[in-house]
Amino acid sequence: MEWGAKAAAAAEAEERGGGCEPLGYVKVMTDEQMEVLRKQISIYATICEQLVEMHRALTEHQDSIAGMRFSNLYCDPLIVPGGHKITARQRWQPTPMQLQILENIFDQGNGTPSKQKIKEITAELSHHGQISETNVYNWISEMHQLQRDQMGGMMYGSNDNNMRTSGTSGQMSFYDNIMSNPRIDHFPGKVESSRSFSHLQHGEGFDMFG
Amino acid sequence: MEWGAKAAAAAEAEERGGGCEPLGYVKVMTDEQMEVLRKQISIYATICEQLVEMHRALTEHQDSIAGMRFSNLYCDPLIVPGGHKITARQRWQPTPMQLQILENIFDQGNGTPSKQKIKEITAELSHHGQISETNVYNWISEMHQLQRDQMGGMMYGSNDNNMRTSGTSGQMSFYDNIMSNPRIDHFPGKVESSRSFSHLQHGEGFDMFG
DNA sequence: CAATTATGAATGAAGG
DNA sequence: CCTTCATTCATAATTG
Repeated sequence: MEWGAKAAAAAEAEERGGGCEPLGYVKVMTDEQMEVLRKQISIYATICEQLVEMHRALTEHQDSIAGMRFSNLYCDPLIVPGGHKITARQRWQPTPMQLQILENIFDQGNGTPSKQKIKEITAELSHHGQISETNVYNWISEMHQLQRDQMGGMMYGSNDNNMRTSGTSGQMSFYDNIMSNPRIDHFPGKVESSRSFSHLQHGEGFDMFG
Repeated sequence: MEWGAKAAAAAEAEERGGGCEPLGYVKVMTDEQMEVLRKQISIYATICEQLVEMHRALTEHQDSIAGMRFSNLYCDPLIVPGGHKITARQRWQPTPMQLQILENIFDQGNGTPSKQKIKEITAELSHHGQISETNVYNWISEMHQLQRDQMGGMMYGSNDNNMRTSGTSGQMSFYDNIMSNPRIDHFPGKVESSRSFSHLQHGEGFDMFG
């Protein structure tokens, strides 16, 4: 089940629930409270920025960062000096010719090719367009996966929950992950209000100003 | 589908459809908006915490830190408002701290640790989150494999496309990524961070502090 | 153009 | 160890 669905459902229920009565379910904040909130957030923002600066200063001389793994963040060094613009990562796309060949290879069975085999295939396909061994590997893997999934679907009828349908079901971006696992228990320093948020960990609502 | 979108949409719909009294004097937030806010604040809190931890680690052994692999954060079982448990993710995810420690160990060379060594490492890492000896073993094995794959000259087809290789190529500091990509700048007016809220960035929607 | 789908890529785990 | 599987992430492609 996804987050949004539940939220939406709740909202709907509330809406149907009746007229203006739902006012009881609405949180109200005064301007002062809003201001307090804003300041608190600003504090966090400032801390983040300062830490960034500190870290930058610390690591300035280290020009070799051996192996950053960013699964969720773009790490393309394609940031334009001036505007911090991020150009889209280019994804490989099989040309029709490559696709044809790949399908032929796949249809011959023989499971997943060995590394050496992949090298050969890649060399062959590179005559028909940009391609890398990784692409070949991924494509074939994916085909096998699809095949498996389809088999499963056939066995269980059209109840193919396991298909690669709605890919958004379990997705959590970088920050979604952080959000789902907020650990602010031992935050050092004195952000005057970390206490104010501590109860949020227990999912008991947002009674900040209560 | 990201939960944020639905939540916001639901909130909007509710506002329009509800037709309740204006309430012009105070700010009104729906539960959904409140939830968004709550989580966004948690984001900052968590980011701050992690930055602090990272900074601490950096200053402790300033010389031996090769970099920061920032993969997904470990995701605890979610408790959804209402009491249900979202099925816990069964796959282990290293926390940033764990990753850093693991990387330190790996960068020290020494090949694959003995079983006893792994036990120790696991014990150490368990202070930073859920982990098992198998996880440690797998991770280190995987790193060696990555290293081998890189040696084999696998990729370099077109600038990206790695098969199980971590990009040693793009030199970009950890914070450059955090700061430039998720765009947690301009905090003053709105709080926004990840893609999840991208729709909110285009005006309307959740103009919380407008 | 926002929401959805399709699919390339990444990666933890299992098997041999 | 190395290979393969299975799941998840991220983005392009598409659709409405």
